[in-house]
Amino acid sequence: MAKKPSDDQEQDGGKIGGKIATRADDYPQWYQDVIREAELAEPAKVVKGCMVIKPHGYAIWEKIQRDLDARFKATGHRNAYFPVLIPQSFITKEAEHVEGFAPELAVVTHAGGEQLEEPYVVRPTSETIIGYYFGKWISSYRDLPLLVNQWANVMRWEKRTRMFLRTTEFLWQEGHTAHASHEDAKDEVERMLNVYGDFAEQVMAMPVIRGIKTDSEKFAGALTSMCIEAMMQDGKALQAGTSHDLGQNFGRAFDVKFQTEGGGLDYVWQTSWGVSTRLVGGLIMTHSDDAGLVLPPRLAPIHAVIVPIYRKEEEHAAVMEAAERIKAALSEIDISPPRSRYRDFVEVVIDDRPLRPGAKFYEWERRGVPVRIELGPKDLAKGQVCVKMRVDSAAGSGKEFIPEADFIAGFRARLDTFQSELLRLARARMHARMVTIDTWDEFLAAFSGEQSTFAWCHWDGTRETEAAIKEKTKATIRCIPLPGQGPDPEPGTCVFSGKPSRQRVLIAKAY
RNA sequence: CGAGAUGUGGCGCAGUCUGGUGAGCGCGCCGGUCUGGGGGACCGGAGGCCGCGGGUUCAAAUCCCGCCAUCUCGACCA
Repeated sequence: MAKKPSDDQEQDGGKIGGKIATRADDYPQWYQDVIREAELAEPAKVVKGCMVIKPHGYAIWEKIQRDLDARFKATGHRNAYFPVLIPQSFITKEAEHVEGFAPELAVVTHAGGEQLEEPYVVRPTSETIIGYYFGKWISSYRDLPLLVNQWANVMRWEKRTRMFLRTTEFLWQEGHTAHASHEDAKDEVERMLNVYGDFAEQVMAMPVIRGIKTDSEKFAGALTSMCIEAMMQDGKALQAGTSHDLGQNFGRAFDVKFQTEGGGLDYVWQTSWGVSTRLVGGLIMTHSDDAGLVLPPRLAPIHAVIVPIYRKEEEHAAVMEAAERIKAALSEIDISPPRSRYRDFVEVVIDDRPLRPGAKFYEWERRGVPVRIELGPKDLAKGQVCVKMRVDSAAGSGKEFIPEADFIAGFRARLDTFQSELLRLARARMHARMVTIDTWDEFLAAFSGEQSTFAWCHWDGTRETEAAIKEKTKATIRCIPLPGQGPDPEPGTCVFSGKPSRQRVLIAKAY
């Protein structure tokens, strides 16, 4: 209801495209703006709580998928696919599972113009139907371990949705495995957690804390859940991946028995683990800045954009010829990650649209292209290119002039440097904000209002204390850190109750 | 699901209180000329069932009722 229509426009003059709120002013708005302006996705207004993932956003997901899929294959898993509809009765077979998911199920009651005898639920996750099939496939210890993964969509009727972070329908992968012993299952849970952790850090350049969920935060139906937690720029935590030890819970519920080596009969030990399109949200909130999206090269659909600069038509022709030459040379460069099982090559776009160069600069920055090449007559004359990296300091300065041959020869190293620089910056941010807190007053101060941080605190281990902390501050115990992921275990007293504690846990507000 | 806000061209908004003048503005978009190393200027254009459905009225973007969606906050969650 601002009376001055020009107010907002003053701020960013005649900017092309929409505006992006600053992180300091309004972090949630900034997040929405980046998604819109980078053309990653938009809300599916015609379907409540769902989103349309646009090509640029989906391309990032495809890169995530490709790398993870290779990691799953490398650890012995194979892909399979199970139905999107699950008989309602399946969901109810595991007590905790049904309790956890019942409130958010979408149920199909009619099909083909008739009411169904038994309703189907749209899968919120597939433990139950996969458990059922595991029962049919497994009869002997020789059938174990059984290691499958599924790339799929799932649906959870969430009360409150946020683009990429929590939508009614989302894309993910869910690994499901069955083992002959609890030890084997536990190894699997930890193995896949490490796959996620390595992926987050090496590919997404997103540092994470690996840990174990408290009982009240664990997966519905699991014995224990492990997780990776990432810190967003506003100090809140994002659960970026989970890996669950399901024990024999689903084996019992679906009667998945096998003959042991010794001739006995036992229920299988199962695991499940997953990451989702939520990772894209994490990516945005880890690296992006007030100018828009920032992408690590390993996930960037486009690595470099060439903006031709010219005045006369002869110049245009010459510049375009050089641009094509550079594009061809760059496109040859293999930027596959070390030891990867897929090939990745540099993707280059030449932006020859009839716009002012400056307009193009802003646009490609918003989309998160790591490298910008400005190519004009002066550069051709000197055999050089003008390069600007998509770093946080951004706008105006930071242009390098490099001989063309050197630039091409050093391109892969340039991307690698950028990649590791993003990880370094994100790590620095996370560590700068991490605190150890020992008093309740300090704790309240750290989490007052919308504030959040990663706080290492002693906790007495009780559900009551956990609930009380959450009730009073909105902060939750994100995880009990694995060795090396937090402060070394030392006894202390609970930050809330003052009772004895064995080690510090990670507390933060969470997305 | 509770509270609040919002819904007008692709984006951002004004207009709504107090119903009636051709539904406007900035940016973007299309055509043209000059331009071109960080959001250029000028000229000429296109684009709207004013979220949806009812109602009141001679007349509704505007008033009333219902619904839907989005955003923020809360309870629940990847």
